[in-house]
Amino acid sequence: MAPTNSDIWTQSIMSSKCNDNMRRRFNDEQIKSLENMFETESRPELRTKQQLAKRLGLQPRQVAIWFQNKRARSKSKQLELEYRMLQISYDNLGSKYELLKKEHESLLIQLQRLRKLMEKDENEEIEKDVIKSETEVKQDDFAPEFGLPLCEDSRGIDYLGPESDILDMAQIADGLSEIENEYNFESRTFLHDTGCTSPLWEF
DNA sequence: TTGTGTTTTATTGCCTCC
DNA sequence: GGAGGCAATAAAACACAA
Repeated sequence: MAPTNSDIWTQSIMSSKCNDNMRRRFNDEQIKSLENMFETESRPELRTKQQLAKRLGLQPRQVAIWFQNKRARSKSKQLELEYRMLQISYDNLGSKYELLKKEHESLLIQLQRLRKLMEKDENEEIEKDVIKSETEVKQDDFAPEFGLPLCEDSRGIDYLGPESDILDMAQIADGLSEIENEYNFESRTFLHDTGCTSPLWEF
């Protein structure tokens, strides 16, 4: 009658305890063979493990345990690697954010300057209009057929382009502020919320 | 030499699958 | 219910600074 798996297991435990009570590290050749096997198959079948154990002069249980521990070590290293990648990715994102923040600040300053300029021009235009209308009132007294009615909004056409640009800039600035509020880069807590385990990171 | 930290081998207990 | 996997942990072996 052929021995069952549990028979082999028990036998393996008994012999490993009886042969030597001293725990010994595997030699270089054993480690090398086990590593090679692990590269091709991290979860070998029972028969494969038994054959390998026989070849290396180890108990099948020792080989099985070695594979279990190796899988655990491998997983741990992989996690460490993924964590480092994630950290690099986070740092890059932080740098980009800082650049955008500076750009945002300089745009706001630019916007302020342009608004002041606009206010100045508007005041000058109003003064001109007042002077102009006073002059025209006098001219109408002498030659009313040449007088054209002055439209208060006529000057607006000249400012339509630049003004709309400034409005756009203001909207962009407001948008950036919203983003800034939404993603607070002072905190790294969002890292803990990521459930990504993929080893395939793209930068 | 020795204390301490790290790595490796082994055990235990629990879980899932067939 | 047995087999095998995994996580957590123990314990031996090893490395190394003081």
